[in-house]
Amino acid sequence: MTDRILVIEDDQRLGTQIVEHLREAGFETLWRTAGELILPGALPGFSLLVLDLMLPGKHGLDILKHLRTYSQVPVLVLSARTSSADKVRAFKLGADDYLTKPFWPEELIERVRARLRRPAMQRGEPLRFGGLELDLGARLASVRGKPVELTRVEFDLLAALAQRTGEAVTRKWLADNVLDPDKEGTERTLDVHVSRLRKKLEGEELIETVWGIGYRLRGGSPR
Amino acid sequence: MTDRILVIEDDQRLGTQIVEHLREAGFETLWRTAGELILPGALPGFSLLVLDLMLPGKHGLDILKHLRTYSQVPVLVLSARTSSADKVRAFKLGADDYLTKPFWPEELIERVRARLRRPAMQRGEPLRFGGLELDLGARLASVRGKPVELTRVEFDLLAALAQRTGEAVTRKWLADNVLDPDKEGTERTLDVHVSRLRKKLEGEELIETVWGIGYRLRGGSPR
DNA sequence: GCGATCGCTTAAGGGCATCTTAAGGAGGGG
DNA sequence: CCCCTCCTTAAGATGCCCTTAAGCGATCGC
Repeated sequence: MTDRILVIEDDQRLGTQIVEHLREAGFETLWRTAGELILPGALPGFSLLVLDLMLPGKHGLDILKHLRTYSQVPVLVLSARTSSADKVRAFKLGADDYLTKPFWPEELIERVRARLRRPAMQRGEPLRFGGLELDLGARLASVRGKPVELTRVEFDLLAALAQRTGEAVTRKWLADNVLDPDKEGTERTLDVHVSRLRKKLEGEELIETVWGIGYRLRGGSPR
Repeated sequence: MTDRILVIEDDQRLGTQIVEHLREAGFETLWRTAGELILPGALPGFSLLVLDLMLPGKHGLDILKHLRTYSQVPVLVLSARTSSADKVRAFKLGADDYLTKPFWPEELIERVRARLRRPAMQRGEPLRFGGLELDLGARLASVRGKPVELTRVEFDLLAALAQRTGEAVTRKWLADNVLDPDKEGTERTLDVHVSRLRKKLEGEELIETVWGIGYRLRGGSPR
């Protein structure tokens, strides 16, 4: 199972660069530009967080501090501040590593790898949506505590929606990314999988139809 | 339980300083000036190794490389070399962190702390999964107390799954990491090993098939 | 309200991933 | 040089589940 990494970086250029390198290195990467997007419900599923503290100063550290009240996810801090005091402050707030800008992408990758090499923390926390629990690493799902057997496509489909909670995902995107992209007539196939998925998640009306667009997963709840 | 830290540093001034700060921070510290002193028998008992690569160049990296053949102890590397290539090389050889000289002792302390915050790793204790007991160090396995003879590949395969308990591990990853990575048609080979492994672990249905993905070891002691 | 479009459900068929068994061959120890 | 262990390869059997098709139901534009 590939590790999922969340990158919080408001600089477009740097963000693009980081994400590109991480993907090249084989990591599944999600890039957000605002620290506010680190919500309790959004973090589960990620193995590591790359957090740029930005320049405004305290802002980034506040995010980190708050984050540590509800999550133990490993955090690699990026910052332009090179002073010892700044680093110490970040570490004391729970940072796992601290990299000063500018840096070489190769070093970032290796530091991420070094952090993930340790098996104990490798697994992201399971995602939760109402009565649904989704463990991306184990590829296991359960509804209200009861395990639910999902096929490969069913799981991938659910995971794809789960990673873009509240967002309407187009049929085309799902067909291209979850199903075999080579196939043509995958439109109807998708219906079938969604149908079966809904039946298996009986009782939980999580997958909403967005008419003429695709589907949307009802928002996750912060455990 | 205070953590014990081994420091390899040949510079007297710097060594004194490091040890002083570590002790001040509450760590039990042992200081050696020669890397040769990192013997397989000496390492157990230490939670972390601070390793100065010194200037002579390759010497320190060789120590690290050799070390990794028999120990998984976390290693924080100190070095005067600041280039990206040097850092990447160290990480690839298994370093967990890399600090360039000169540095502030506070940062070293915090990096050591950040590293030790994470759950203590396997300290030689055997892993347990249901009736299976797996000693990675001794390469011994037993089922319900009875020793089971595993071949090299079988043990590595089981160990690979065990170190990622509960996680769905892809066939490709297993083929690349457990079997000879150069080979091409290793897909079928994997089946055979899994099959034999299951037979030897008779009674314990530990290795689950994740259809279309790979395999998963049923969780015994998760995270 | 009506037709057209889009989505849902059920059922059936077959492709293909996986399992098992058997035999070939490489490497190490005696 | 022979034997033994064990990794690999091959081939056939098994059955999972992806896809396709077809009819019904829902929704939208007018």
